[in-house]
Amino acid sequence: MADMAEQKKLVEAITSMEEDFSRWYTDVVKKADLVDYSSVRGCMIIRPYGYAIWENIQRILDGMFKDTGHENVYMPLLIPESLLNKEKEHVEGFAPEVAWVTHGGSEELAERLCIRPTSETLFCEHYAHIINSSRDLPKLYNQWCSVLRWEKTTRPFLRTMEFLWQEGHTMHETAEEAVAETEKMLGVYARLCEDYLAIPVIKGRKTDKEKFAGAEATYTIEAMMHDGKALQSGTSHYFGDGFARAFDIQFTGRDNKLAYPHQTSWGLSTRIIGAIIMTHGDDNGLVLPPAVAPIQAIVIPIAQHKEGVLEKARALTESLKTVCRIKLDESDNSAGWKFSEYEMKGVPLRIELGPKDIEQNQCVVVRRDNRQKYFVPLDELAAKLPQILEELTQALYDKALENRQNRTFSASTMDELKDILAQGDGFVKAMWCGDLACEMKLKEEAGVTSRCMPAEQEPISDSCICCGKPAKAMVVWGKAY
RNA sequence: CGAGGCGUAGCUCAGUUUGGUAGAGUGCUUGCUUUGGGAGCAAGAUGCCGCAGGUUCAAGUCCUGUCGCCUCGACCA
Repeated sequence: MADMAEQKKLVEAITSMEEDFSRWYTDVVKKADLVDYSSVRGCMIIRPYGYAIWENIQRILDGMFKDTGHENVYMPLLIPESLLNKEKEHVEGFAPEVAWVTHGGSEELAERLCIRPTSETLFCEHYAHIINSSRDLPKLYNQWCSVLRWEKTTRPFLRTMEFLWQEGHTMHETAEEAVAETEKMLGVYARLCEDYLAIPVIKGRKTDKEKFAGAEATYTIEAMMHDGKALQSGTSHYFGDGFARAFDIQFTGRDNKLAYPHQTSWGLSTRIIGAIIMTHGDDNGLVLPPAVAPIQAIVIPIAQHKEGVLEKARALTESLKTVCRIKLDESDNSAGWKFSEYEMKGVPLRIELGPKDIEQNQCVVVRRDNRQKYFVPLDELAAKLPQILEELTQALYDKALENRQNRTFSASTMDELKDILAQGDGFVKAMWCGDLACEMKLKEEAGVTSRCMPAEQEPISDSCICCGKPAKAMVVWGKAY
């Protein structure tokens, strides 16, 4: 049982969420050894513990990509200016934040090269070479890489200039097929978030104002963070044949006529780690969903200098290696120090093994999320650990969902919407006519942007919350990271 | 890019108002005692005071410039 004195000590290391959510976030990111700042503004060093989380996400997601028939490729880092310029809306959207390579050694380049902010143009150039017939379709490519965007304000994971992600780029014979792919991959992202990361998401479509530069439609999964703000956690775009026309990608169809293929792209970045932190974390630090936790259980020997304790702990750890990702901390830090350390790092389970336990042939398992203690006989541990991990994942999901539900409201007038937001950040469902002007007005007057038009529409009224004209869709509004 | 704040030991910061020997806590190293919620004692090592100019007998401190970081806006995955 945790008493007040212990709680207090931990609060000294990490600013409480209540007091300052931004500082809490920065503290957690640093205390949990996820990142370090680098000498380049806006670029972060992802440390082993943080990178291990990304590797776990990669492994899960890459498996899902393979299961849905995708292949990995690698495209160049540099894009010639002329190539980037081929699709007008795309270049206009990205131009303000691209970095340029102008020199090779001491010589100025005849044509400057941009460092990829995203790789649509490179994939298109390649597809133009390799797609000739309907037999060449679909092309289902993905790449894991980093991209660079010259951001003005940055925060670890949430917005850095360089960030790691995957970008899928696919080409299809028909529009229907491409739309289905767009939705399928959004579903893959939603499954990653909900089943593995324990983050409930809302699937929906972006308004024209919020959609990707050059896309016909952008789909998104939106998650609510602990403080009520939204985080766009993955996007999937349907391009129609716009890029295909701009890049002259044509194929001979089954009817022996030339046609333009239909395209999609979809991406998920290290930002998702920010979502994990801000969805599950608490005042004692990080709380990791077991599926991506680098260490799922940490064994802490108690009074490890005593005869036999360390040996027993080593044997126990070794015997559970095939059950979960488990580690023994036999450093000479005090047991209390270790408790705090692994709590800050969000390790889902702690296994305490001391002289008293050894006498009774048992150990104490403590859950990170609620500190619940289980006294488990050693020979039942292998069966019990996966079960507790599963319960913990479910509890994380339920808690996150509860937070979202508690902070989600409906409004049918602007005053109502403003009153709700005055109480604190959250999602507000409201009807919208489809006009940009109304969207802008909500931003201006209430400080919220449209997060998405959920796939599951629940009409609140039939008129726009802003102008009163007939409504086209229910929109989830909120403040975003 | 606008407004504000901050750059001093690995980290967090005091010292700057009023110029005069470079400081604390924590961490690190060594030893002993401890160990079921961030242990105690002792000894030790650690500094281009962000960088560049200037004023001065003397600059961490004053002046000018510059770079970087943080927070809040605007912009964005």
